[in-house]
Amino acid sequence: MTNKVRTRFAPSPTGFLHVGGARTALYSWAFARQCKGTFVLRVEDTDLERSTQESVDAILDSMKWLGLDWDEGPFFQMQRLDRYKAAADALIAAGHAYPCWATKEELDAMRESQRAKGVKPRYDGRWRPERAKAAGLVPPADRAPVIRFRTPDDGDVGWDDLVKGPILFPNAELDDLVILRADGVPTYNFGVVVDDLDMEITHVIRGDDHVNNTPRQIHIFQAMGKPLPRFGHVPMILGPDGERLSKRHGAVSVTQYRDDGVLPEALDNYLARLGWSHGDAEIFSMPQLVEWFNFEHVSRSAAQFDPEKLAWLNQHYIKAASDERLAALVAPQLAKLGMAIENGPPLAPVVALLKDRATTINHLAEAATLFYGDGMPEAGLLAQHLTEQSAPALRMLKARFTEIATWDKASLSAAMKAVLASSGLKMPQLAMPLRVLVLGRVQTPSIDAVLELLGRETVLARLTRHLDAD
RNA sequence: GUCCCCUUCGUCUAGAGGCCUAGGACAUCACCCUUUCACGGUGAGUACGCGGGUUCGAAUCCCGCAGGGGACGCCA
Repeated sequence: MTNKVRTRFAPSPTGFLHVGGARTALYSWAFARQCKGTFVLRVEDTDLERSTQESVDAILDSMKWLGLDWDEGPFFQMQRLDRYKAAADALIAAGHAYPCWATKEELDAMRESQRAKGVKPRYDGRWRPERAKAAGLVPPADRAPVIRFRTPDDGDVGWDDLVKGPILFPNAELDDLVILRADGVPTYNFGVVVDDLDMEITHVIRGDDHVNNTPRQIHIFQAMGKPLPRFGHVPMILGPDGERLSKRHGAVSVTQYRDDGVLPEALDNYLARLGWSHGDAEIFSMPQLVEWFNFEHVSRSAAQFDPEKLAWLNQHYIKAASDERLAALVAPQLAKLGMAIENGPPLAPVVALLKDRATTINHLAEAATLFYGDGMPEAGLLAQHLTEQSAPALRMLKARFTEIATWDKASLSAAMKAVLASSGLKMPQLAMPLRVLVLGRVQTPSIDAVLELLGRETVLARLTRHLDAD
């Protein structure tokens, strides 16, 4: 089948996958899936200084965790140097590129003086063959040149952006960019074009910050005599304060959210909805995203990341998750908190009881410690609740608990109501001290449900240790 | 400085000339439910950056302005 849609995600492995990149990947992926096309993963590792294997691993892990599966790759640019060399040679042969021996110092000085004059800093084309010749420049024999692309001097470049609509640049704004370094490693703008061509990418979906690179890339596509892919530039994600996302904002990486106890479907849903919409739909699955996604509804402006809304979505997905799945996620967290699950009730019913009030898996684990600690109240709290008024009622209650035939919620509730009737107390006057004696705290889920899970033996033992009069 | 892009409630957005006295969601507040904390339910407040046009009619089209962002690297 021809004209098949092929999209790609092309991160550079210089750090973790951050939420902005993840969202771009998500859109690119969703579009490919919707079109029954191909989603390619390419690692742009030409920045030798900053690229690391850890980053590659982290990015791949994050994508898998988010459910963004790729059909081809990962390809690595550093393994394709021959291709870039060949492509550059072809451009030189066709007169679209030329060697340049300008030194770093020379270029810095040039830019500085341009800035001083208030003009846009740009390479002046001094090594363009005809100008170098006219100026009598001689190529130094002791070092290799970089290769520069010869940008057209006049006219405009433009394209119809999938999300932003028509964009036009005057060529006069552009300069002759370096496409190949002296060591043969391609620069970003060149590697991208050669790869997108070789990988037959039909839709280039990428961050907003690349709009300015697109005219340069279009020139290279054209110089190579190839048709253009479609371009779609999705805006960036800003921190909650409206500033560009940085470490200072706390969680910015996908792995960080995972470690903080966010469910992948919640992050997918949040990211998809941040900067894209489908009517009033707020909660939707990946299959729905694949079905509904379109570029017309991708926002054209940057969006602020809202942790509160993510928390709300996460809570929703936690409530929807099965108890078994949650138990499996909570178990390691509990262990980290020093809790031994063997010493308490099974985890599944525990998370079932607690999941309505948790916004993250980590919070859920913290809440679950209720069942695995010793439940010992602080002296002050105990004194406040074990009073002359409550003590007799608690003793009556303990006696009734001892006699319960079937240890379940209904029986426990019945026992408490019987004590209320004979003591004249109101429910909170009994339930709060009971919580303190058995659990060491005043805030717990419904007390009868908690006691049922805790088990008769534990409950009676904990009551006994405070009601020593017996 | 130059170029490019953007601009609806605090936040994410719906809105493609009359359906808009601008809808939804998060957050906020109030009330209800209630055995505490939550969950849940009901309700409230809050927005078309500014100025000019075009039109019978503009959040929607045009032009300015302002503000914000991005880019200007042998980083991607």
